[in-house]
Formats: sequence, C-alpha cells, structure tokens
Amino acid sequence: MPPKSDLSLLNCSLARALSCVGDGWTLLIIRDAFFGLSRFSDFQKSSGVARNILARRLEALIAAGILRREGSDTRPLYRLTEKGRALLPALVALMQWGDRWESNDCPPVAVTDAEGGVVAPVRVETSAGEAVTAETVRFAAGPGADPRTAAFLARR
Amino acid sequence: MPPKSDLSLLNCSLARALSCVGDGWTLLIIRDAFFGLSRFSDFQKSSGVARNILARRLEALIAAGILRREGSDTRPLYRLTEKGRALLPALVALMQWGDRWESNDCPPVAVTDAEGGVVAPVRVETSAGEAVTAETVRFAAGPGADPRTAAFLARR
DNA sequence: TTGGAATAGTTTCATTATGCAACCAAATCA
DNA sequence: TGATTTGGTTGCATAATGAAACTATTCCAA
Repeated sequence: MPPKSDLSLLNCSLARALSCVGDGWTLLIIRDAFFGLSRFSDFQKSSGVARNILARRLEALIAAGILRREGSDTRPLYRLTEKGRALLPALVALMQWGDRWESNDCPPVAVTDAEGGVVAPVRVETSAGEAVTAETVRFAAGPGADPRTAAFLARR
Repeated sequence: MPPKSDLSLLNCSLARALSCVGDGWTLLIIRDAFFGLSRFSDFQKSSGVARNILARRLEALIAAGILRREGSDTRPLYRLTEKGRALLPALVALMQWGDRWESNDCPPVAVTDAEGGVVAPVRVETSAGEAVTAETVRFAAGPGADPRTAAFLARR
C-alpha cells in the first residue's frame, strides 16, 4: 500500500476506503469478525497473520472506527462497529468474485441469511431497479468532486 | 500484503480474491480502467503510483487475467477482461462505503447507468429477494470447503 | 499457594516491498 | 534531424513485513 496520507488525500472514495481496508490482511480480519471471532489469538490462528502485524492492524482498524475494543483491558474483545458492519456488501461481492473466478465456482464458504436462504450474486442497480453492468456503467463528478477530479471525469 | 502464495493457498475465496486485488494500488488501477483509462502514463498520472510499481501491478493483473494487453507491443493498451469487469459490484460497494463513511456522504464520483440513472446502494440479498444484513448473515461450509475450513465454520 | 498453561501482546532482526530519481529505447512530432 | 512523448527499467534509500523469541497478566488446578 501507498503511504496512507497520499491515498486518503486523493479525492476518491475508493482510495479513502482502501486507505482503511486496502491491505491484504485487513479484509481477512474483518471477514473473521463477521464470522464471529473477537479474540486476538483467534484472529491470529484463523488468518495466520504474524502477531505483530495483527496487533498493528487491529490498532488501525480501531482508529478507523471499524472495530471496537470491548471487555477487559488485558484480554479485550474486538467487535465490528456499525461502520465495520457496513462493509458486508463489499466483502460478499469480493468473496463471490473469488468464488467465481478463483475457486472454480466451488465456494469454500456459503453465505446465507439466518434461515439458510442462499445469497444471490451482488449486483449493481439503479434506484429504479435496472441492472448496471460494466458495459453500461458511467462515472461523473459528484457533489464532493474537487475541480481536478471534475475536470478529469469531464474529459472522458 | 502477505506473500501471495500463502494467501492464495488459504481455503477462502476472499483470500484468493485479495491475492489478486488486495493491494492498495491494484483496485485504483482497476477503477481507472473502468473510467476508461488504458495507457501506462494515464494510469500513472491518475493514481500517482510510482512507475516501477505500476509496471509490476500491470504485469500481475495481466497474469491474473484481469487486464489484457492490446495494440502495439511498444505502446500497449491495458483493457479489462471479463474477469476484470466482474469486479464492478465489489468496486462500487467499496466506493459507496467510502462515500458514506469516509467522505461525509458527499461522493466525489457519481456512478450511473448509461442514461444517468443513479445507482442504488449495493445490497446483499437472498435469491428470494430478502435483504441480508450484518445481523442476519450466516456463514457455513460450502461445497469447496476443505475439512479444516468445514470444522472451523461448524464450530461457530 | 504454587506451578503450569493460555492470552495478549512487544521486541528484535533478517527479508522484502516501496518510492524516487535517473536512465534508456522506440516512436512521433516539428 | 533533433526534440518530445511514451513505456518502461535500474539502482538505491527507506519503510513494511514475517518469524521467532520474549514478557506480563490471568486463569486453572493440584
């Protein structure tokens, strides 16, 4: 990853998102938190990340407001905040892409709702419910665009 | 990022997905490809990534089948393959998360379809159309689960 | 109450990746 | 023909990572 300051200064939500979770281990830790893990050693065993790296990632995730430290100070629980839970669509979309393109359509993990109803492929659609594909998607300057971003997107 | 070999060996589609795109710059390059950029120097200017790093990332993305090299050998175009285009839902989901949680709900980039219809927030739903949230989502062993993964998921 | 194991880290150090700048070669422009 | 643009590569200093050893509490059990 680039130095965090650079990326988060770029006027792009994706860059800002990646400055929080754009690291190989971070999304795996968040996935484990969705799986229900909450202890340091469980995260460590599940993902195999080195302990010192895990400590730093947890610290960064707490600083970013994605995890919250709960319980005893010496043996804390790490739990997803609302901001962390809001990553579910991105996480599931990435898992599905991995299922389809890197696991031969043979998912190691099945995602369902509480009743066991299997999730459908995550899609992009308009508020009118029309599917948006790579062929039809368009990007334009949004309300938060700075002049440079606006100029760049207008040129396309 | 962890060494690519480790992550891609983990029996997890997310880990495998991240071994392709789980690097700070890679998704930005893919975003730029969705924006329509296709030249080395355009990617470089847009994201600000160092030229040597960009060269390596492009090579890795081609090796992963996400980009394809087209046109002249000395001045190639880099274009998304079908596999690359399939990343749209994950990309949009991450952008929307960044919009909501890191850009004060003021998106620098607006995503629309070809007619300008604004995209809705990407959601996870069952094939029956029921919304799946962080509170209701469940993870179970899938058809591709190895014994270790299955045991882990069963314990939860 | 004392010894052992588990938890949650921190520290150290070798290896690897990154970022910058300079350099190079082919193609294009003037 | 000479200058500029494009698409890289190379070398080097700096930063991040990974493995292993170490520390400090806490928990458990005899």
